[in-house]
Amino acid sequence: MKFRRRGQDFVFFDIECFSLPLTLSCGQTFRWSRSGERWYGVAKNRALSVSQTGSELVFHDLREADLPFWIEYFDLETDYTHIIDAFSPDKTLREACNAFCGIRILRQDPFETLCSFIFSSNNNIPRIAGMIDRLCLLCGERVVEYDAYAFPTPERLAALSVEALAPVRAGYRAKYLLAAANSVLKGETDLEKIRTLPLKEAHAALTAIPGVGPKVADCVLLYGYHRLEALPKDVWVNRILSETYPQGLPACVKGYEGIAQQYLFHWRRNI
DNA sequence: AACCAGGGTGATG
DNA sequence: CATCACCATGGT
Repeated sequence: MKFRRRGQDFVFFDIECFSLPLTLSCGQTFRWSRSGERWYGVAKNRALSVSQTGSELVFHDLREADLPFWIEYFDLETDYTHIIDAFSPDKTLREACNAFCGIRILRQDPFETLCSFIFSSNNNIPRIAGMIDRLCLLCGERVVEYDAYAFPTPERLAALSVEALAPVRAGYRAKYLLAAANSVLKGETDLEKIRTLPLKEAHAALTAIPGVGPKVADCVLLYGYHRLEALPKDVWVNRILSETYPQGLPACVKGYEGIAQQYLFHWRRNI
């Protein structure tokens, strides 16, 4: 990973297997918006403007102290070429990789990911993003020096009632959101401990949260904990599994089922 | 106007 | 355990 400073920007060169638009609009995160070539987003208590042209990825107007945070967030130190090479024995995966290998699995905050995917049930991406925007505006902390709001903490969320959440227009999901926030706040759910648990135990700990079923639990493991072996099974992935992989995914994806899932999901949807 | 959207829950066979 | 209505809301 090579980069250098250019004015107030940090520029990365020769990043393989990375597409900013694919990574930010593939449905793993809901907090980025595009304006021209630039994407604006928030993670934790930080905001960023980022763009990609040709082989250059540019973090704009960035304090150097925040650089490691965003390098980690965008998963720039993981070798995706290596992973994709391993997928190559499978014909379908080769096609899917060819089109969608620019998707990286972001390293997002577990609590934000949990809440975001509680919102995702029987829902579509634009509306999930709208709900999260309104939630952050309603009760998120203002991001210093930016016109942006952080994702609310469990404390701030748990202080609200279903009625108070009405402006978010989350529908029946509002009560699940509050139950999840309370579960974390009361210590019934230990989000840091889940990070260290074996996959099945972590999955069980997540599905114990109201509003969290198997699919949402796998999304939180993959997008919030970077557990690349987690395999969220939505309607599209189930379609591929029954059509192309009735015996399950091939052995070459072992350990990276979540990444294969991303490529196959978008490939199958774009048929 | 009816149907869909990267599901979960609770109640039934 | 498989299936099903229902859950709010917005977009088409």
